[in-house]
Amino acid sequence: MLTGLEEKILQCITRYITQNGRSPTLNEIGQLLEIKSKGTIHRYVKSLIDKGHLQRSGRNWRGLHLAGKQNRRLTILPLAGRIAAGKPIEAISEQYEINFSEMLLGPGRYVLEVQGDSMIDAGILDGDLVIVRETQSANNGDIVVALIDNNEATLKRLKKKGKQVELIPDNQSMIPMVYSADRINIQGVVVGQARMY
Amino acid sequence: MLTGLEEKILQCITRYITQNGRSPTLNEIGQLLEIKSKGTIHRYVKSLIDKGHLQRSGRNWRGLHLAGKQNRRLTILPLAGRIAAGKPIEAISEQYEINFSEMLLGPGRYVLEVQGDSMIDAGILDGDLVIVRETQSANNGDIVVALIDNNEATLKRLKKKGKQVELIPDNQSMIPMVYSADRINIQGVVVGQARMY
DNA sequence: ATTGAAAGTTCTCTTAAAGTACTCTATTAT
DNA sequence: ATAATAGAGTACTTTAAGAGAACTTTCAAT
Repeated sequence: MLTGLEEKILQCITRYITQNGRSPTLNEIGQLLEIKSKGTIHRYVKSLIDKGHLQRSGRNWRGLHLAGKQNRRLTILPLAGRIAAGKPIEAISEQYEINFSEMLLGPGRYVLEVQGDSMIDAGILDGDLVIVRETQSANNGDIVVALIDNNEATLKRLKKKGKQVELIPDNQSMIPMVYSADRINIQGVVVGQARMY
Repeated sequence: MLTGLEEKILQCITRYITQNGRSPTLNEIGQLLEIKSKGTIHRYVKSLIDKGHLQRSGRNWRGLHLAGKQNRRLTILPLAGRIAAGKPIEAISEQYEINFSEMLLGPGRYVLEVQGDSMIDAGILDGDLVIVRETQSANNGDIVVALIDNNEATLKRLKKKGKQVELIPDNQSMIPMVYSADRINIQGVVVGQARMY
């Protein structure tokens, strides 16, 4: 059972880590909570460690991390809720979080900037970034980076048809292209898409 | 656990290698980070090697390269080039990188899951995630999280018109809604959008 | 092969900041 | 009254970071 201050400090640290990617110093915690004495902070940080909510890695500065449940990684952001784009509904304040590292980390990930509109119906616009996982194999329906005749790369939705391969643009005004399977090399599949404003 | 300088040096080396295709010298790192003593640089490069983030091939000059430990804060991915979604063009192999932490980190960031299709023309689909930066002020044209009458939240494009505020859906089949400015509270602006497959 | 400049390595010295361990005090609930 | 909670503050230890000197190794021009 945590006391009021312990609770506040733990929340403060959690928040700091998710926002800044590293743990705060005692003084920084003190500033955020408007407590002047780092001795006081230390006492409660220590009791949080004793109670198993925090861990300190060695004697490093900023070496605190959350223990137990989930040690959140840096690519985690709070998921505040769902928001209607259709008609207005309330933005819930759920306590969930969303982990971007699944998308971003992992072997053979790289990013491509998309040019053109051929995937516009899939919500991939000109200038968007797609995160690609390198692989030779892909399934029907995947959005893939395909190499045609070993010299042209394109981003399309994949459909295998026996010895033929269909590359389908997600754009009503464009038509699918069909190639014999040996002309197409899959370079990777799209595992994510991102856009920055 | 990396210290601040270790982190900076590792980032610096990563960036240098992706841009120049070879590793920097200690002095070059020092110049980039404005540190005068190569002894200091060396100390931290060595500790990065000890911690497994870097490797040195033999005793060659510029012999550093990145090693394993992909589970470190890797919000940076290589930008492999541009790919045409329209008509096939070659995927360039530029050496560049894209930093997601700009979008993901920073004060007051949170994520909303989008429901509905009202922003579909902006490439924000049902189920997509939007990264929101908390703020009360927004500019015309920004996509904002707006609170209507303090009880309904919605995601729309903003247009201020004197004492009125127009919330514009990016969907041809929907019409803008106009409110008096005092009924609308801006909660944040969309700084990014992401989708995972 | 020699040689000098650039790169890397190993030290020591210094300072600022962070963490730790206390003591003393005030408030509050049982 | 007593114990738990919360805060200020002081003294001390440890770590991070930087400067720089002295040395060895690598590389390329001669």
